Amino acid sequence: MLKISTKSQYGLRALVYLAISKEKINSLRTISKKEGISFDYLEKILSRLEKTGLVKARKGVLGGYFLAKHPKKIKISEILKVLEGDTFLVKCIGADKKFHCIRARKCLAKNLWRKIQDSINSTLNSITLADLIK
Amino acid sequence: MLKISTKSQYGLRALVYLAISKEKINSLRTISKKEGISFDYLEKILSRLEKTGLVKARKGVLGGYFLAKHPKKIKISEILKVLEGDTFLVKCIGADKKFHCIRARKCLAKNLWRKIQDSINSTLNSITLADLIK
DNA sequence: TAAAAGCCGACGATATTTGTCGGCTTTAGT
DNA sequence: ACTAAAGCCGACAAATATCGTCGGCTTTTA
Ligand code: FES
Ligand code: FES
Repeated sequence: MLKISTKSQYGLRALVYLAISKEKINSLRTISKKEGISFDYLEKILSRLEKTGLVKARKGVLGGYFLAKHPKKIKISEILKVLEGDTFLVKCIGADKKFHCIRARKCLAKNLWRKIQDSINSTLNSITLADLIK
Repeated sequence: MLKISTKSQYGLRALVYLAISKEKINSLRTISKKEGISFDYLEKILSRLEKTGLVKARKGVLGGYFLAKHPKKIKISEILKVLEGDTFLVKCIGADKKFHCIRARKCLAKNLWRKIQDSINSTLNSITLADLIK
């Protein structure tokens, strides 16, 4: 249905929150409350962003999350790649080696999907987190 | 997951098939066989394309489907709109009057979704079925 | 040592997508 | 007129993906 999952929407909002926050560090509880996002769900999301190095976490009391790099250095494409998985519009043009479409040779539809994919990618690569907050 | 449904993929392939076919009219059975798409499923898809005026149908023996207009006159955006429904990346920027996001006023994420949406839309509006088959 | 925070894996609910089925109507050819 | 081939239609079933919850663990500071 060509839609962005709420996971990505939540993830992006959390990152924006961290980016504009006056605090050095923000706890999951704070973010989830302020943004109105399920605590447990957001935890999974931030945990994933942490594993891939977009945010860092500190455990214990007074712990929380903070951006791993300056917002200028965080491209939207990175974020979405982490949250949406290897995000290709259709399998036929995906990078999955195990999948090879038998129709690919003479398929005219494929070219369309690739064009759309390229258009999306170039948009995603040209925008950073910093671009959103000014 | 930002993916194109197989419904749209099938629909587009069927339209391409009709566009490049030497026959004036092609039956559902023929298309489904040649394209390797479930007969019953494709029926629903073509039926929907028929209702919205992209293809026309003739009933009875020797019946089938054919394009309602010249491929040059069929924009990809039209096709996808029919098949994917009112396709907005996220609810917050959708046209649904009943939905109004309480965060919209000061939400920075929204601007991103809109940019991506615009980029996709302009691509979809600039390509016609005819562009795919040459 | 207790409380606050993050970490992790399993699970369940819900929604969407994908597909199937049966019976109906229309049409061309015999 | 009859029949077979085709499209039309609505209900339903299966498969998959998304969304969210839960319980117990570890780490850290006061
Ligand atoms: S159907 Fe796979 S490349 Fe077109
Ligand atoms: S969350 Fe609805 S506009 Fe951003």
